[in-house]
Amino acid sequence: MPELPEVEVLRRDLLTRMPKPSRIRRLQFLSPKLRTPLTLPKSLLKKPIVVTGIERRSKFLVFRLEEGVFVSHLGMSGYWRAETKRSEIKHDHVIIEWENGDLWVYNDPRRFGIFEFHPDLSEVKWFTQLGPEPFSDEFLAQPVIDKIRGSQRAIKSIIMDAKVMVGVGNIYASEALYKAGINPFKPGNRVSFESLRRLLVVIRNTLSKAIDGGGSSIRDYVHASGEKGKFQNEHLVYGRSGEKCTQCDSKIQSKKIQGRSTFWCRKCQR
DNA sequence: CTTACCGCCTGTCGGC
DNA sequence: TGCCGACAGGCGGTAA
Repeated sequence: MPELPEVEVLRRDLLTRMPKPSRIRRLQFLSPKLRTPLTLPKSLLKKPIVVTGIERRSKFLVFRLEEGVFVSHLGMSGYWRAETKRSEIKHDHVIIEWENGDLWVYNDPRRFGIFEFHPDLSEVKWFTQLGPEPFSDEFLAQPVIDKIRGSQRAIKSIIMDAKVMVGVGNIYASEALYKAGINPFKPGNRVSFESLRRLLVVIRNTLSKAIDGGGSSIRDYVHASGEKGKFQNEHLVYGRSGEKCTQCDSKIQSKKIQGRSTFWCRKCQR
């Protein structure tokens, strides 16, 4: 469900809600597994778990602990809910019970999400092959451009490939390509250097604006308060097939690229 | 090596 | 009304 902006908005939201002191009294797993098994080492059960921070890598949330980390992912349909009194909702899977009684509940109907403990970040296999973060300096550097220009795949598939860059999912890929004026089907090796340069800046700006707008709530995504994001109202092409392009008279097209719905304007994107 | 497709899951929606 | 297929913010494994 969520792409980088939605995870980042959630991360900031959770950080402001984290009780001080940040000690977990009890951690409950209500299902045997999400995408991967929900298990904890016995050593973790003996004393309160102390959370020292919440970070984001790619579309993953990283809960820093005094000893180790929790690595969490929302998959397609996951959300975190902050509450003071337990409300049982179908598909609740993980409950973090803080020492002050606050509850953080992870709910995920499709169970594509992840909640794992790792003694050390370095051994998290999800992170080993990731490309640069859109807000890092490396994002605009030559290696990213070389990777894109060295591929014959559709440019949309390339920017959604976490080995090339992280954070861009199906919504923001269409949005950024539209704003950059690049046809999503165009092979990476046929996009000009100048266009690519512009595209990278557009991706960064699009993600940044989406964070400012509280992310995009298409169906499932909500903040920890249950509140929806607002950025779906700013979508120029995603979910708008048949509607008029904002810059010309033609209608927004929709077609699949690698099984994912793709939206574009055939006049404005070449 | 690169690339497209499949599977993992549940819920919802549109067509018949 | 109900049934059935298509589809949904992700991601890795696999097979060609």
